[in-house]
Amino acid sequence: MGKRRGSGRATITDVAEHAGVGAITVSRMMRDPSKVSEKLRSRIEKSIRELQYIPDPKARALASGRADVIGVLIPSLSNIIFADTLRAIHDSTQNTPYQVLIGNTRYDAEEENHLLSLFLAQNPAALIVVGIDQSDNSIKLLQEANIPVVQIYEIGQNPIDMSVGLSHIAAGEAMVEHLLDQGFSKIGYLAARLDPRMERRLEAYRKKLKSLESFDPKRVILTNKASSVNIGRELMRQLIGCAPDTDAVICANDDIALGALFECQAQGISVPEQMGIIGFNDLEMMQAAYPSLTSIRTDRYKIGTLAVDKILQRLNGDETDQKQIDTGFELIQRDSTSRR
Amino acid sequence: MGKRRGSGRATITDVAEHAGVGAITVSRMMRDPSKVSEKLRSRIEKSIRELQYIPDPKARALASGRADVIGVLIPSLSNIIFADTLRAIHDSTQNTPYQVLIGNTRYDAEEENHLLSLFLAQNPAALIVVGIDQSDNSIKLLQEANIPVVQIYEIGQNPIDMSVGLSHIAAGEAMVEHLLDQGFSKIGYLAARLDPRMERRLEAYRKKLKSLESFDPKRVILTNKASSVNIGRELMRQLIGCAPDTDAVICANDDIALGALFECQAQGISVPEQMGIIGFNDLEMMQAAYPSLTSIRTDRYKIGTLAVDKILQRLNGDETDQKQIDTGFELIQRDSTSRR
DNA sequence: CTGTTAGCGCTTTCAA
DNA sequence: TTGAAAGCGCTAACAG
Repeated sequence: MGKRRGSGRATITDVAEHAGVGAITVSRMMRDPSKVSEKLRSRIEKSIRELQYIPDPKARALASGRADVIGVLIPSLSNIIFADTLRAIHDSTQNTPYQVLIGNTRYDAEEENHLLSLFLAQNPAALIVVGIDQSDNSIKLLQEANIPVVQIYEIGQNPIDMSVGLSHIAAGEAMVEHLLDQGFSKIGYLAARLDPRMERRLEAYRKKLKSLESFDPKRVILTNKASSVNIGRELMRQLIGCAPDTDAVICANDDIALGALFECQAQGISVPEQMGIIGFNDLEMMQAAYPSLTSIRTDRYKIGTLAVDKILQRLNGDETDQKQIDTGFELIQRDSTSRR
Repeated sequence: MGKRRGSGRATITDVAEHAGVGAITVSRMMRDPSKVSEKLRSRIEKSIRELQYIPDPKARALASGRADVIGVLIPSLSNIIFADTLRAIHDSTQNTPYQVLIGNTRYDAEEENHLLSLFLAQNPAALIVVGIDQSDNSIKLLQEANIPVVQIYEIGQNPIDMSVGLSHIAAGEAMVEHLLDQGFSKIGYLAARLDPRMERRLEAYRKKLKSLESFDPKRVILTNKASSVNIGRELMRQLIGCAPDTDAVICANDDIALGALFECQAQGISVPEQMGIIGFNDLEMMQAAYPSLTSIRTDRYKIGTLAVDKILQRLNGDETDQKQIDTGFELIQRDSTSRR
């Protein structure tokens, strides 16, 4: 018969004995002090302090059937965009019992599905996933999990549960409109490996220009390589080679926009006089660049904050009024597109 | 007497019954298939598949006393530097049973200590912490935990257990030497909020220049604000104001270096003719910049990979030969400091 | 190679 | 308001 010793750390039973109460009373006291009489409360508090008791979350989770864990599935760990949101999520869970568990899907639907299964095996309290293009399988898992789920960055037709983000179609249109407003007419598009949100912005650009009969496929430069500032330079170089009369470019993100700017500088092309440039995300560097770079500001921190807010609300039993939040976007006009 | 129903998902007992074996056999089979006979193995595998069984890590952790979790404490979630290493850590644990748990210390020793307690309450298999400046309290916790611990990014005198990183003093010296080699002599320093590693690089710069009697405190521009490209511009502007004869700057990181470059461009100061610029980390954009920016390359991905390697080794029982790994650094010379 | 039994640390259920 | 007993899903220990 197996006698096993614990980790050496104080357990709830140790605290209970030390305080001369039942273990369950200590348990109650940890979760809701108001359920324990004043007298016992202070005694237990003292014991906790003296024994340096820290509850074991996995034992709690096992016993209660729910873990104080919020799972977050993001497509990339080294993309500053997601990092901003992760930071918000961490910040917002700071004074809650919830722990954040991060999964890296690498933009791969199968990996997402796999991680989802693993996460669900831990009975997380809620899940946050990026985008609205989960596989059917993932959607099924998410629905059956019966916990709050937030899709972030993007809003669409049929949210699985809740969603917090923006319309990338509208953002794509806004970029084109801004350039047209500023008098640019031969507008190119630079993009590296596309994610669904980039695809939708690109598609909006295509549609818009086609409707104006000024779409020219020569001006769309794509690559399957991962996005980077260097790739931005490369794409700009190609564009200038293929379609030298292009007078402005929409970039899939700010890294590419910065690379485009550098390439223009290297080739002596003046921005915005000879070439307008607009990026997406409005990273901090866009303002610092010389000339400063126009971009679409997306509030990535807020997206994370709101996602957690919604989750906590639901976890507290408040039925949410609003299942979908449009965080919008703002076009920040700077020198790189200011012609008038 | 409490009758409770589980989460609805299949448990190990379900699988055992379905396969007509004992639960423990299923357990063994999951952890080491070679310990189970061929015959039962295939039967169990079938049951697992049919019931879609996924083991519950918290139950396993509770029963075995050790969680398949590697805790990682980093000072910032939105710093690309740490993101690169996190990615490496995630990648390296990909095909292992280990899960990565991230804690954000916000460069705060107390927060680090707090998170450490929380993490340790979960019996992690190993821990990774940043730097070598943990509080006494944290060091004690780390030592008593009796698990593999890796300090990363920096190597120093008394590693708690293992460490993987580089000497920031040597890096600081290398930066100064490079500039001197290139004929720069009035060398400034730009830095935002300092972390211990930046401090050591700055200190190395001070020492070096003092020994050459060419240290001038006017040329050291510091701020407590968080680092950013915009701050880089601001610092450069200040430096030019205070010490206009400065002919080169060492930047605490690449963001600041990029800002410094933009400020020079805005002021019509030619780089490197009138101003040399060197950054730290060698982010991808440094090569793309125009003119391209010299920087110190630190292999942040490798640091993460090696940290996990070391941990896995130890977890597999191999006693490590090497407790400290110097991942070194490489000065990547580019246009921004190339005078000869 | 396989199974039985006890128990990880906590919470639920039920009773006082 | 408090507690005793049972059990969450799994594995260690021991036995066969």
